[in-house]
Order: sequence, then structure tokens, then C-alpha cells
Amino acid sequence: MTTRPPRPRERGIPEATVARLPVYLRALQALQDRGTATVSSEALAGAAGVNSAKLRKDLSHLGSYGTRGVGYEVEYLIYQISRELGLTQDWSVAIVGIGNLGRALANYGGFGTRGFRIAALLDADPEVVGRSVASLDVRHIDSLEEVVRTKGVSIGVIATPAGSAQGVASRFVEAGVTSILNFAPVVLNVPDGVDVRKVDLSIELQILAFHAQRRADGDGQTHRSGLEVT
Amino acid sequence: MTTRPPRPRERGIPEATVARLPVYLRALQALQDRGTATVSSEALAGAAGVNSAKLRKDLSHLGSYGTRGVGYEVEYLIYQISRELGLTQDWSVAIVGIGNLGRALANYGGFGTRGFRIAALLDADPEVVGRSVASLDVRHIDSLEEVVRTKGVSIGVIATPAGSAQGVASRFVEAGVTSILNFAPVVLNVPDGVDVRKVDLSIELQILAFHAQRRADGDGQTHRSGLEVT
DNA sequence: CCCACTTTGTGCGTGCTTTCACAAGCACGT
DNA sequence: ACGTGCTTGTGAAAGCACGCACAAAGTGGG
Repeated sequence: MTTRPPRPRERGIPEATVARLPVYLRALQALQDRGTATVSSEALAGAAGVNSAKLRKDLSHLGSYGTRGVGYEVEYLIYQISRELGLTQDWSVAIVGIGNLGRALANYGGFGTRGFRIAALLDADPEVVGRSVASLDVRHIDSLEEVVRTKGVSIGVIATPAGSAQGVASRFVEAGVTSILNFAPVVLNVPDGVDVRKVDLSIELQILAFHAQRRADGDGQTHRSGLEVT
Repeated sequence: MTTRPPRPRERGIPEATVARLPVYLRALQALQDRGTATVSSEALAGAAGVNSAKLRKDLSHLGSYGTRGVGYEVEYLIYQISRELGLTQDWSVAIVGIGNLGRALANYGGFGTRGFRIAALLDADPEVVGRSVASLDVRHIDSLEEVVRTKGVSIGVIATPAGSAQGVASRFVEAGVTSILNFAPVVLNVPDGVDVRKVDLSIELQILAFHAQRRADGDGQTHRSGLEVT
């Protein structure tokens, strides 16, 4: 554990920064589509909805890719962020649970920024298995392990009902998948080394309700100015 | 400061805590369904996937609802958290954009924990308008203002393509909606006092990719133990 | 060649979050 | 009535994250 010869590499990008990089990336791509070649931190921050100092600090974690007095070259920055996020390689994704949500995900054109390829759609319902969704045949959940192996799936997406989610997660893990995106409203139990992210509609609604109630409560003159406007 | 007559009230619950309350709530409801009457912070924290000290501190912001040596009474705690989150009143929700995602949301049974009522589904596509989804008629987007007014909509959900999202958001705001849940991959621009939350599939995938790449990079023996296992 | 102007990169203070560790409190058995 | 054992609630410490404000660095005009 001594050598790190060709690597003045950045050690550990803060989690909060990582979460914002995709937002910057999207804003940059919009700028590129509009033909913009160069952008200042101020302008990009505006487009991404963040403070410009924060943006500069975030970018500084990747390296010094700006030019003082000028700004950032859009194309170059897109490349650097993409590389940092690992989007220069292809990620193979399997989606389990082809209900409305699964279909919505399967059809999510281009899958945001490219880099993600849907390798397989799986479901347990015989009614759904065999159908074609987004130009892919829905396969039976029993072939999960085989699909992961043959298609080199590295990211598993769970869009099943809550009751089936843990089982699917365990099978993913068992099959060697170490990145899971979970849409089911349950806390998944996975071993260390497996990365689970959760997307949960009802939690978001409840947070909104909390703030709405708070606004309604204190309504009189104590209006609250600084609301999160992500 | 001697008096605190009718208000041992909590002032300002930390945002991080608010974001976790729905998770606790769900875990508690699962316990209740299983017939559990009482739970310790340790056990509940386990079910919610957090540290028990964190859980206790979170709950302490609501008040002292536990009994030392025993734990928390499940039913009572459910009530307290629900009240704090504003789930004891009904929230009227309108969903705009009835594609696959919109349909998935509309069918999201019970809408997590009750408290949320889908008041209307709206879309711009004449092909979709008039159809019945989840026992509701899809109405044309032009009636947004009327629907908000007559149905008392307080939360707007945007499930449209990126291009239409800002327009819809502005109309919501104009109509008086101050809570918005946005599924479209764009940064919404709204005035102060409007609360926007964002749910973004491709951002989550990119974050997963980042961590996966990082694991692959440093793979040798420098394995990283402390991964987020939300 | 130098000066005025612009914009990046970052040191620093501030406030929020998490975690530890323990005193205070309650139940129950004797 | 009292001691034992368990669990809560919280002070204090450490770690992150944010945003200000400014020095450093580059551009372009005269």
C-alpha cells in the first residue's frame, strides 16, 4: 500500500458534490445544445439552481478546469464530469417489476445522459412475461441470475411491490450486483459493500406536506422566506 | 425565560430529521401490522436502517414520547409523527402528465400512508384526455386553474416531459399551489415561498455509477467498508 | 508593456448533522 | 421499600457543508 505513482488524483469527492454533478452535467448539455462554447460559474450556477461559489468549489474537487477571466469550456467540462461520474463506460441495467413504473423506467428515453443500457426486463407475473416493452422482451424473474451473468448487469433496478423487493435485492446481491436502485417503499437489507439508493414518492409527498402545514400554521405574519427551491 | 405555559412546542425540526420521519412512520406501521405494541429505539432504528442515537435525537425533536426502560408505544408514536408531518389532514394532489409515470403514480395504491387524495389527472395529449386512469377521468391541462380552485389542490405533481415542466410549474404557482413534486429532469424556476422537491431517476443512476466506478478503481485491497446502505 | 477588468480557486467563519457516552428515569422482582 | 437492569433523552465533540470575500490569474485595450 505505498504506490500511487501516476496518480495525483483527487481523493474523495464529497457526497454532496457527487449528488450535484449530474445536475451540472445536464445544464451543460443544454448549453451545448444551444451552441454555447464557454460558460461562467455564475451562469452555470444559475442554470443549475445553485450558488456560484458552491459550484466553483464542487468543480474544484475534480481539478482546475476553468480559465480565470473567461470561465469553463462547456465541452471539456462535460467530458470531465462524465468521466468522473463513470459515464464514459457503459453500465448494464436490469429492471425488475414491469408494472406502470417499470414501463415508465424502460421507456425513459436515452436513459438520461447516455452511459446506461437496459440489458433486461424481468417480472414474475406470467401475464407480463413474454410481452415486449421498449423493444425488449420481458423475461421471467427466474432467469435473473442468468441474465446478470450473461449480460454483465452491474446495476439492478427494483420496481416491484414492497413485498417482493427484499427478495429481489437478495438475489441481485447473490448474483454479484453491487449497485441497486430501489423504488419499492421498504428499507432493503444488504451486506456491506453493496450500494443501495432509494427513490420514494410517498416520502417526498410527506416532506412537502410537512412544509405546507408549517407554512399554514405560522401563517399570520411570520411568513418564512427561505424555502428550499431546489 | 421562566414561562412556557401552553407551549412546550418544538421550534423548527431540522430538515434532516423531517426527511427521516416518513421512514420511521413506515417502519412503525409495519410493526403495528405485525401486532407489536411497543418498540425500543434500537429495534426501530434497525427497521428504519439508521443509527439508534440518531433516531432518539430525531424523535426528541417532537417531544418526549418514550418511556425509559421500555421504549416507545407504537400506536402513539405513529399518531405523533403523522400529526407532525401533517398527515392528519387531507392533502389534495393533482398529477400532470399521464404517461407511464403518471399512471404509475395514479395507481400508487393508498398513496403511501393515507392523507393524500388524488384530486385530478391532467394531460395535454387529446389521445389521453378523457380516458379513465385509476378510476379518474383524465382532464385537459387547460382546466388546471379551475381544478386547483374547485378541488382545493395544494400539491402539484409534474410528470411531464422536460420541455413542458416549467410551464406547468408556473401555472401551478399562478393558481396558488405552493408545493410541487417534480419528476421532470429540469431545474424549475419558482418564486420564493414555493416548495419544490425533485425526483430524478437519471441522477440516482449516475450517483450509483460514480460509486461503482470508484469501487472498481480502487479495487485491489483498498476496499471501502463504509458504504451508504440507505 | 502596462493597466483595468473579469472570473476562477480557496481560506475561513458559521451553522447543521452525526455520533458517542452517560446521567436520569422507569419497571419489576424481591 | 429498595436495588437491579434496561432504555430514553441529551450534552459535548467531531465532521461536513455552505457561502463570503478576496487573492491569484488570465484577457484585452491602449
